[in-house]
Amino acid sequence: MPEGPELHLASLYVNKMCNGVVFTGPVRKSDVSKSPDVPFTCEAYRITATSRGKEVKLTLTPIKSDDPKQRVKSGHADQPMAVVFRFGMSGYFRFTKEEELPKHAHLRFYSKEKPCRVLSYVDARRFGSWEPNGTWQPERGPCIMFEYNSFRENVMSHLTDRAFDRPICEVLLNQKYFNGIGNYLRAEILFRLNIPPFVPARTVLEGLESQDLFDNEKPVKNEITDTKTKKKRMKEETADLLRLCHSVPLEVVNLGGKGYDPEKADYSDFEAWLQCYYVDGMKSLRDHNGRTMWFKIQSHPRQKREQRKKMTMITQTRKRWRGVAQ
DNA sequence: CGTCCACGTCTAC
DNA sequence: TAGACCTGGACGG
Repeated sequence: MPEGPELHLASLYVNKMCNGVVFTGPVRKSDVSKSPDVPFTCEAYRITATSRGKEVKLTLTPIKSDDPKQRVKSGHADQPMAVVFRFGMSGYFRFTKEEELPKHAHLRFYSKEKPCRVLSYVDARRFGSWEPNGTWQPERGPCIMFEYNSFRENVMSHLTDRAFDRPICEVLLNQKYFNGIGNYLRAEILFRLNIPPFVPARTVLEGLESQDLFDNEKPVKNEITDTKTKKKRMKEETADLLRLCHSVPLEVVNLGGKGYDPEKADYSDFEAWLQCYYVDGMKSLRDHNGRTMWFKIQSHPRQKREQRKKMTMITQTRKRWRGVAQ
């Protein structure tokens, strides 16, 4: 399941399925997992989830009883505990009946119902991990989806970092700056802007603004009349790599379903959404870390001229329509 | 049967 | 900057 959108969808899944559910007893780990035991036991607790980039945090919250006879048993938690997960290549959550536990359910939370149900962390390849009493990994940058302004600021204020010497396609996987971007997202984002994947990142990024001047979520305060500024804004609107690092993942979240998960039946919406990654006719190369980079071949100069003609026509049509509107 | 490939980190030479 | 860490699906012989 696992780039930023899938981690966030996982947190939505947990909150939806576990809403109103009371969990009980110890948290149980499979023998084969190398991740640590989760030393949490409680008569009655709830589970909620949040996500940040490529991490999900579960919060286990004991339910306080009003009954004075109900004392907290010795060894039983009375304080909340956070467990932070990374999903590796194959992690996800599932909430099932006990007899329907998925294969590779490596960490399990049991509900108090009879018969009980189980929230499982499932991970066939076991590249994922969890950390009890965990915090967001400090080396990871702000979330591309839900901490957009600080994500943007963090990139633009560190462009002198040697990390940005690398090709843009590799830097997009650097979680210190792009927490939540993974292999399919980098392909889709660069494809949308027609950015050649192996140009140095700094070249692509320098010149962008630290603040997003065209943040769709904020209403425009003063109508811009200056043509130069207007042009600049148009360009930013259509060609800002950092904004697409935010909005393209959100498109996947808004698709619903489970994002990237070829095993599932509802994978088809996601597959239809992909424009480049694994798409017929696209080219792929190994990047310097051995990961497959999907991209579109640069057009020949003649085709480029045709494209430019088309774009000019589109722009002129837009202008004409705007003229009509005003 | 075998080989290759997969949404990602980690740590060790 | 290789590998190591894993399972399993697709596809070839």
